[in-house]
Amino acid sequence: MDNRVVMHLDMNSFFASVEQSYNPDLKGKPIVVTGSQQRTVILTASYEARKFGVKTGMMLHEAKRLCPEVIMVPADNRKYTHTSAQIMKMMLDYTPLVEVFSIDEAFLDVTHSLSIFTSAENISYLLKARIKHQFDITCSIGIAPNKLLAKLASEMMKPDGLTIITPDKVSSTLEHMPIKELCGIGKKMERHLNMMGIYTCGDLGRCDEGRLKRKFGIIGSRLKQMGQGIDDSPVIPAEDAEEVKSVGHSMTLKRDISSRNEILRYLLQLSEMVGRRARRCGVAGKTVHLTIRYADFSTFGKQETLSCHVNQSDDIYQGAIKILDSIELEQPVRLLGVRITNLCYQREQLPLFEEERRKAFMINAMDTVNDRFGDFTVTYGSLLGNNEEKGSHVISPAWKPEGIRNVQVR
DNA sequence: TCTGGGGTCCTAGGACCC
DNA sequence: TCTGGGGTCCTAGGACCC
Repeated sequence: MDNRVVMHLDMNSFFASVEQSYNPDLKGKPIVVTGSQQRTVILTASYEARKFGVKTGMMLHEAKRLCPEVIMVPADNRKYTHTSAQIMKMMLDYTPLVEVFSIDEAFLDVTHSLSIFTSAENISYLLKARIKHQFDITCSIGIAPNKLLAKLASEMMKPDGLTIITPDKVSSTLEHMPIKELCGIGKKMERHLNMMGIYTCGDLGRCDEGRLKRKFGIIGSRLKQMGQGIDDSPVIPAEDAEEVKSVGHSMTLKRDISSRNEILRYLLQLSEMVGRRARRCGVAGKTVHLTIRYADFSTFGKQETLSCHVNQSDDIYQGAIKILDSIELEQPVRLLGVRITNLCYQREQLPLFEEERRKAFMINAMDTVNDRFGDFTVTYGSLLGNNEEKGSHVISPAWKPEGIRNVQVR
């Protein structure tokens, strides 16, 4: 398995780079891309802004303090999805095995492309040049025998890097590498491992497997392998990707609210967003989840499993109401989220009864309009007062170009 | 001007059934 | 007056990724 040659490509400060490429006035300047709402954080900072210490996740005033001349640009989903899709497509020129990992990251298994393109290094230069030429965006590329190491490698030089970890360099590269650099080891895991005296990948790879298993259970042996740079997971192209397991939306409200009626309006809107996406993808969920974040940022969720699968907005909404009514709100609400899970993939079928058929037809027509002209062009009457929220949800940096990937209608 | 949004996977306990 | 045991579904919450 480790005779593979895997590449990981990571677009450098993607959102900011796209904005700079669309608007030359922004080139070479410290810019940050933010959400369109007032209560937002920095989604991406250009490298010019990063020099001042401005980072993703930071609040706007903090960025202003660090870099007074910083330019704020509200996020524009369409630009990023459009650009991303084109770049991902470009990668298919070098191998059919392209796994879209997020809007700005992808894995490529180029093992069987080397006879045509000589080397992975060569493919990297070709891709870098094309992306730079066509979009004026730089990327960092890692080349290694597997995904874990390729991802690690691409992080090692930014921006515009190219890092190659050949099989004979794996152990020397990992020896002093902090464990947190491994994809899958976050803050908490790092802390636990540190308490066991494990700081580097070298430490982790040498650790007694039994000890890791006793502490972490089933993932203990996986951790040891990660420390050794072992990873057999294949690069999975979109057409082989697993079916999506949940569909949800959440939003931080413009201000904290307590009124049940106001909450209901947001829940209807969220249910409509979830339902529409689910219907478009031909999925329906049996379980509805409601997420609530209070003013003090404490967050909890409650779920309810229904007697059948639903994807009509009103059914999702009713589920959310039922959950809401089982909760005693303790504080004003800051964020609301609605999600469906327990999904099944539906084949389109005509409802049996005339009444149902009419309803289905109307919903279908509504979806068509919304798909073409954007969210909430046509929607329920009670949402009309919510216009300030129209189209306000910000795309996540982890967005996948196909939206829900690989929906197979059976 | 306090702190975004969309996901996956794992654990642990309880209900319920055979 | 009895305390097994496996399997599945459900709920809640946490860690992690982008």
